[in-house]
Amino acid sequence: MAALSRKERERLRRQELILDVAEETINKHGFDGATMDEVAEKAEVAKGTLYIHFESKAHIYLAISERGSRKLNDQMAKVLTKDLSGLKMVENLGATYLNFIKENPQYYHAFNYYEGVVAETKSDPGGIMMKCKENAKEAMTYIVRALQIGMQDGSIDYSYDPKELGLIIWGASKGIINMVFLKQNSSEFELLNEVEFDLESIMQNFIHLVGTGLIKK
Amino acid sequence: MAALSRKERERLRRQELILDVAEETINKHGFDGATMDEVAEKAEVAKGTLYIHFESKAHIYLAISERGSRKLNDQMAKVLTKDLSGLKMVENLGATYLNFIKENPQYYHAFNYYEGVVAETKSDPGGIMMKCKENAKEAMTYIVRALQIGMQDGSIDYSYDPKELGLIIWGASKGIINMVFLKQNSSEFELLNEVEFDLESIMQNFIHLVGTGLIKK
DNA sequence: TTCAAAAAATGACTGATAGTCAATATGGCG
DNA sequence: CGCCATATTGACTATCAGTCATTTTTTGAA
Repeated sequence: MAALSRKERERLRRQELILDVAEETINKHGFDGATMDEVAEKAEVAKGTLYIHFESKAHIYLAISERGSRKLNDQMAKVLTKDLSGLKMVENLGATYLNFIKENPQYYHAFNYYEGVVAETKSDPGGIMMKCKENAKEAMTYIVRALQIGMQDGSIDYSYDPKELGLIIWGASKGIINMVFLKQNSSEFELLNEVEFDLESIMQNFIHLVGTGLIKK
Repeated sequence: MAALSRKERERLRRQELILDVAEETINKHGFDGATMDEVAEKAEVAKGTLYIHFESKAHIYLAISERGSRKLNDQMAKVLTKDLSGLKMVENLGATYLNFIKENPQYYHAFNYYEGVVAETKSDPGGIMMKCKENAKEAMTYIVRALQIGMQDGSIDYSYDPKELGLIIWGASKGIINMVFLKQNSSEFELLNEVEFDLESIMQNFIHLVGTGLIKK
């Protein structure tokens, strides 16, 4: 890949700076509560400069989602290089996602924002929506590959279609994690108020459930 | 329950009318694209009247979410009265949810909106947030009750904690459905572009998966 | 080194829209 | 019938995303 000119590097550096500041501001105030005036002030640029580098406020948030999904994918890729059974790989990928959003709740929210707007977005200046889609696709590819490895090494039932199973496992994991996040981040939102749930143990039970099944033995 | 005065009935009727119009407008344009000016015009009231009946635009959307979750709960309650095994009840509840959001995509979006704001909402004028929470709790109660029935009639493994299992089943179902909705409603968002997924068959596979397990027999 | 063109940056300004409020209209009760 | 409470109105305000004419900076050729 040809080296970028100094000017191009400067431009990208400026964009990363703006994203850093925007990420902090949105993490602190929420997307609606964060203003472009505040982002500009903290980035020490004029507000018009934000629009030189990004199409819109929404575009900035999608760029944040993209960088989060890229970081997540990097961590998921590492799991695939480990010497593990397919089943263990799938478990590890789930744990990787869980740890990632625990450590980076700002990306969790940005992912949700992306999912909320992706269906209704018609145009895609700068291709940021396309990059987000590619990152989502790549994450799914890691899941499917781990399932295929498991089907080959005998740790996973190969009567399932790996792609469909991948969608089920990935979707189910995200749904459960989302539900527990709702519970934890809403002091009054006690779905089942007698028992304190730990997400780790819930995911363990989910893994156990899909591993061995629900029907009584 | 004491009969409401005619004035009180009139007030509630006016509120339902506004919600009907707001629901249509938001369904057509999305939450951000729908304006209070348009809602007022279509409801044939002045804009100030909307704020007599509702705290804010967000409050209206939460009221829409509440009415959707109330309708869903009514349908879920009916499942619990059927003469079915616990396992079949759980399957039926899942199918009920799936059919409900297929027929009422506007409520699907309203539920997502509610989930997105519930964690950061501090005050709750009119108690609409509380009502939404109660409805969510009630839905969970139906799931847990069906699981308990299944554990009693032998159709479900009783080594699981029914409340935790309820969270897993409900969260997983919503996550999978969400993922398939993303796929279907985004013409370019082809997660796995070779295979066309049908949500019905995916849910069937999910049910089969949690029923019999993933580990190779 | 200078100059012209391109690129980047600026921040006052515009437009859109949620939400407000003083004035008016309507309803209910004594 | 009159007074008070309640409901309604729609012009107006406040906020904030996004724009744009102008200025500054950077780049490259002569």
